[in-house]
Amino acid sequence: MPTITPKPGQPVRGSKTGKPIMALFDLMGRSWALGIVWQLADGPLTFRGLQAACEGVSPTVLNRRLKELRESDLVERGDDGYALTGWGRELLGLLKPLGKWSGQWAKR
Amino acid sequence: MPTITPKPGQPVRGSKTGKPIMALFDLMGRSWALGIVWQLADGPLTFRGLQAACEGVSPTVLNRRLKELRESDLVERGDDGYALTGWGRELLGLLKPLGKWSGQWAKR
DNA sequence: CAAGTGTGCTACATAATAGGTAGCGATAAA
DNA sequence: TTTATCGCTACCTATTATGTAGCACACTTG
Repeated sequence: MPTITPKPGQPVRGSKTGKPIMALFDLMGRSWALGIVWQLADGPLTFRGLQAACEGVSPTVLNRRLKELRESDLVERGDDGYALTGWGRELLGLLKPLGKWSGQWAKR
Repeated sequence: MPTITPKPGQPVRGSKTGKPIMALFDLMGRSWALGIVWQLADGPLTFRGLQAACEGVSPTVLNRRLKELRESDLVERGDDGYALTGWGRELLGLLKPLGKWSGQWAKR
């Protein structure tokens, strides 16, 4: 199971250029990656708590995503479970406007 | 090939709640979806032009993504090829800060 | 007209990823 | 000792992505 975590500066699943934005898109363009970051907005969650928050995503996938997100320094594991790192919170800040916008878009 | 385009208000691949943000994350959390929107930033591209811009993504995938993005009113087809719609440009505007941020993140 | 070129795709086969279920080993409380 | 929760791992199946080939159409070019 060679699950590769996309890293800026080297080729990855979709991108051979290694451009940071492409590595980011590759990393976040996987099932539940965006959702996990989103669900951690209000503070740390345990593995099973996060699983519940993500509508019962399978532990297999959840664990894969968490591994990738940890290798990418977006998520870390603390005493209270999984939490966003500084980088993760920055990213979340950039994603938040999407929440509002998606509400408008949904009404189209 | 029952490829389902996630729509707000109804359950989709990852999300059973139908929350707009989850439908959006599902739609954009597929390979090359983010990249396609990104590459259309500077104007319309032909199918093959877009394929080249996305580092040779297979026509199979490109066509699936375009179909989904068109059904979601983010991309449309005009005389000059594929282009972002008004919604698409709005979304791109929200994504743009990620470009700058990813550069910083890459240096970590 | 014929031949070549570019375009938007579709078909098909294979590889990679996601999803679902069962359950293990550890920890802690009753 | 039982019971319960937690963080996972194993295993299998279903879905999605990737890669290559090539068709049908339109448009030049000679």
